[in-house]
Amino acid sequence: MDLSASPRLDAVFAALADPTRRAILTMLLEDDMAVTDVAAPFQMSLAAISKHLAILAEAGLISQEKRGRVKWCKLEPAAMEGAIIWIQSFGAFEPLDLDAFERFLETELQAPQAE
Amino acid sequence: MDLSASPRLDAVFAALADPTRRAILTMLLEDDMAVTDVAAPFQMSLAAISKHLAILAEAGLISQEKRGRVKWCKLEPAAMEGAIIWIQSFGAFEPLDLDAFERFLETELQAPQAE
DNA sequence: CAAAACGTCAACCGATCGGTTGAATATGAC
DNA sequence: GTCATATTCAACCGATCGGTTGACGTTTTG
Repeated sequence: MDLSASPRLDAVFAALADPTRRAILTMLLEDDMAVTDVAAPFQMSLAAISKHLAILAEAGLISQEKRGRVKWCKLEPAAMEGAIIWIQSFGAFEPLDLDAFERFLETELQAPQAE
Repeated sequence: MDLSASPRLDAVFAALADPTRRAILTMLLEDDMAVTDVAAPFQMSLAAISKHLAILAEAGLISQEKRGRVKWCKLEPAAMEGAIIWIQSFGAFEPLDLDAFERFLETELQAPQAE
């Protein structure tokens, strides 16, 4: 069973490899958004954001529904399941869930739990 | 906290986006391997595999140690922590992890901050 | 109706990707 | 020392990526 050769995983991981696209997904965590509103915080053109959204949609990470002249973007977190299951098969994540999360907060997020 | 703009995550997700590299990681789950042995099952050149290994090493997903003329490749699953935590922040993955996260919050973060 | 807003399309650009080949560099074996 | 083994390097290739710009179709608004 060659789980490695999965175009689905290719697309999801590739989509997640770009910081702009990850930022978009984080924004959509709050609420559904129109394409123009997604683009607003970024310094790049609307067309560029439109392409990023197309890549996210192709990977299944978002869905897009057009109502009137506005195209609404909706997060589809279920598309990440395959990716997370694949990663978790590497195992090193039951023992450490807590510790890892703590370390991650400290190093990457500078968590204010400086004791 | 713009966790989205993380070169570390860029590298890890990009490394995982290629099926050859995912297959290599799966192989290394079994045991450490020499570069030549990693390359054996693939139809591409040794140099191509060497490049893939360099990308995996750059992302921190493997380490490489040269002993004699043989370079040994070792899986480093801890490098996936950031990626898995990022994905899990999207929530739709209760099965095994939200429990751990909740325990973490209860036992470690005895709610010193009012929020 | 005309004008503005929403979003995509098409063409282009430089950079990077995934692969090749052939030469080069160590190291180990005879 | 010589030869084979293990691995990388360097140059090249076509394809894809992330971005731009300008034109274009739709829908809404005035």
